[in-house]
Amino acid sequence: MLGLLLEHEKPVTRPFLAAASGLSRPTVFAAIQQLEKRGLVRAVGQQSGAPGRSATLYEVPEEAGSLAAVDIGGSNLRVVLTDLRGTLVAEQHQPTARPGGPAIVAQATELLRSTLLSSRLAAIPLHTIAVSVPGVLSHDGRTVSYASNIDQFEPFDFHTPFADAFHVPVVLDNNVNLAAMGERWRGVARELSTFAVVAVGAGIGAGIVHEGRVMRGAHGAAGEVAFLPPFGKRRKVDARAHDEAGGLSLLHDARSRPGWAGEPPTTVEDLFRRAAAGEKPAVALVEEECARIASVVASIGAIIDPEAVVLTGGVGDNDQLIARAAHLTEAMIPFPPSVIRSGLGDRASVIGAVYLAAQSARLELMEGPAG
Amino acid sequence: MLGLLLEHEKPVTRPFLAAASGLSRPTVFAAIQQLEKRGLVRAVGQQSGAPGRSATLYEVPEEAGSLAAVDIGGSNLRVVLTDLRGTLVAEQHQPTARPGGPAIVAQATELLRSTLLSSRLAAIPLHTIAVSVPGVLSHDGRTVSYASNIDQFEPFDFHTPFADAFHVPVVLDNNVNLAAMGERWRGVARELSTFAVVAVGAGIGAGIVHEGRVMRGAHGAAGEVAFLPPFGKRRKVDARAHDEAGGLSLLHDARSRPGWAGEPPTTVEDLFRRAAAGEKPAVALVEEECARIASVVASIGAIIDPEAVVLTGGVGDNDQLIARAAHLTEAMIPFPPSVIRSGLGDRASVIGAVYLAAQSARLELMEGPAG
DNA sequence: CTCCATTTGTTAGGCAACTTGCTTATTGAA
DNA sequence: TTCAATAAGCAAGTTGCCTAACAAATGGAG
Repeated sequence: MLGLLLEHEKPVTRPFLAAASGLSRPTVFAAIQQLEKRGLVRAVGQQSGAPGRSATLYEVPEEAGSLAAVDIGGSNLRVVLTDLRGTLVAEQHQPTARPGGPAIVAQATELLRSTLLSSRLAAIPLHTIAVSVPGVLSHDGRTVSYASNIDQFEPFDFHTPFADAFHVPVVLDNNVNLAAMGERWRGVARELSTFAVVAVGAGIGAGIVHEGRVMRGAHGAAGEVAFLPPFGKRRKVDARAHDEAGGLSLLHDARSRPGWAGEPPTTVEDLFRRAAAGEKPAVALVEEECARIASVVASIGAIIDPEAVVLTGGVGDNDQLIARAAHLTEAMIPFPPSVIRSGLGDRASVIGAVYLAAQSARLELMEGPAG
Repeated sequence: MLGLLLEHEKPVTRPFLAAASGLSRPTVFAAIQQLEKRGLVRAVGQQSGAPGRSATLYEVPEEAGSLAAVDIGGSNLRVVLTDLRGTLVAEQHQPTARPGGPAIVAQATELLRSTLLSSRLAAIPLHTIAVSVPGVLSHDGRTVSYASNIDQFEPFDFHTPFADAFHVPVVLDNNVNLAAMGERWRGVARELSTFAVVAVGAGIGAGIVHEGRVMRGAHGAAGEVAFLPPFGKRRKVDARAHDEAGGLSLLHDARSRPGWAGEPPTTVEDLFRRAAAGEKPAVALVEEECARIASVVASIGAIIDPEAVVLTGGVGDNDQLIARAAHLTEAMIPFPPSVIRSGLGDRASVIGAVYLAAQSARLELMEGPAG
């Protein structure tokens, strides 16, 4: 019942909920009464137009509680505040000031606090915080290892600082996994149950969803496509890196090559522009990158056979590259997935974190009467 | 309730069932009464030893119904008959006489009929038939395509012949997927929730299980590891082939190489024996095959990160090869799965089919009262 | 403006599935 | 032989849902 109410943007009527849930009207009416008593639901008007008595409209009001999502990326911190339904109320982002787990977490809690205070949600109880972290989560869901793109090389507890600062439930998950959940919730993977998000930036990493469930793997290393055989040893990789400025190693490669007309490119956009203009080293570099990406996509295709692969990240979020990589993939396997561009771009991970927070909050709220 | 009874080899008491199901004793007692009325459960004695009144033991009797599993392999047909619990009652196998779908299915129904008649289950109602088929299943679960290792190149309906001959529910699934389910149920993957079975025979194919669910993919092509980039175009592959005599292309490769001391090897065993003895072409060929397998295992590892990879098939079911492939895999990815040998060998697919039949029958039986 | 088909809102009663709590029947061991 | 322990069976009570019936409101037809 509560679940159905949370899923709908617009207010809904009780008869509608009865039809949608398969329960009888008396049952639904009783449930709504309970929820109203708990402050989780409120009548917000009448539905009119159709013949017959007009039905009362209900929704989960903003005052019922708020959710926070934090994305700790390699170069940007993002904070999103929403109501319990996941409807955006406030959003802020800023560059990460200093690297290293402790400093970044302090910066993140500070940004979250200030965003919260300056929003209209300040007086409303914060229900859950979801944090998108760059690295492999330990089994207890609190400690993060291999967070190399924030220069945090020791395992570090990202959970406690948030829990201590806000005294609410805190849930963590990996950057790329959350990007996948985000694309599934509000992005281009809305209709898909099995797909992969491949983030190409400083390194390359994939978040894979199988029948609606994120694949994690025995060591939390599912989707570590940087280690796929053909290219596994070729370059120093930052596993799962999802650097938003992105493309660092690609630009590094660029600098070490001869034949540029003038300066080597300093941004990914510049590189692609010069490739489109036919500048030889740019064309070669882009073609190599496309081949590498196509090889990863083909490998995922041969093993998972997903409905689609979503490309994103500083390098991956480029139409030219996506089209070329898709074309190369089609030549490699007989049942290629469709290769599509991210619908959420840089914000996929925070949006995924909002979804995670909403799910987590929902589970707790459903414990109570008339869940 | 019925589920719990079917899962236990030995008879169990009602208080035990109450504890295991979390229900109260009166509820369990009533359910057992219902099931006894339907003939699905029978009292078979008393439990004694402990202080206190002795409890009545119950089990699902053989007369409650039987299950049939058929494995249509490239070189062997296998039939297994069991009771509703999946306990083996009769097993037969014979070489496939003529290739091609129609002939093989006729041979299979005939073998099933004769096995059934000569077993003590002849008078007991057959409940479900599960068929393991070599190829990709269509979406309706009845028609099989790409069954190249039984020389069936057109899509062919494997469902109707069995349904018409026995007038009971028929369920189909792919060879390798069922091998994975078999290993999970009664083989080496009993404790695992995410793992892969890699069958190396005429071709190479994988059955992948993620959190207990078989991965199928958007085109039913999940696990088609023959198409993985480094080797995808190297050899003519029979997708998903799980040839029990196995290793055809490996032996073909052998024949086309120079330097053999005498005749080239004609069996996989011979090849491995001669490699162990240090014969140059054999050593080189085995090493190449191990590298190819390691590359597949590493790719699966990098994408899925399974707890283990089970090797099987005519070529894969060899300790020497498994050890070498495992070693090579460890050098390729930093979080290698354990590589283990099949626990069921050739019989994995039939055993998996028994499991499928048991699951399917269980679902139907649970529809009735006191499921 | 009135009536009416239609749909919402509410109340009453009932049923299925499961409980708890109690009594009775056995059983092994002191 | 008696007793603690456990199983078996019975009698309410609880929960979560349902159907059935009716009262209240509404837009449109006449």
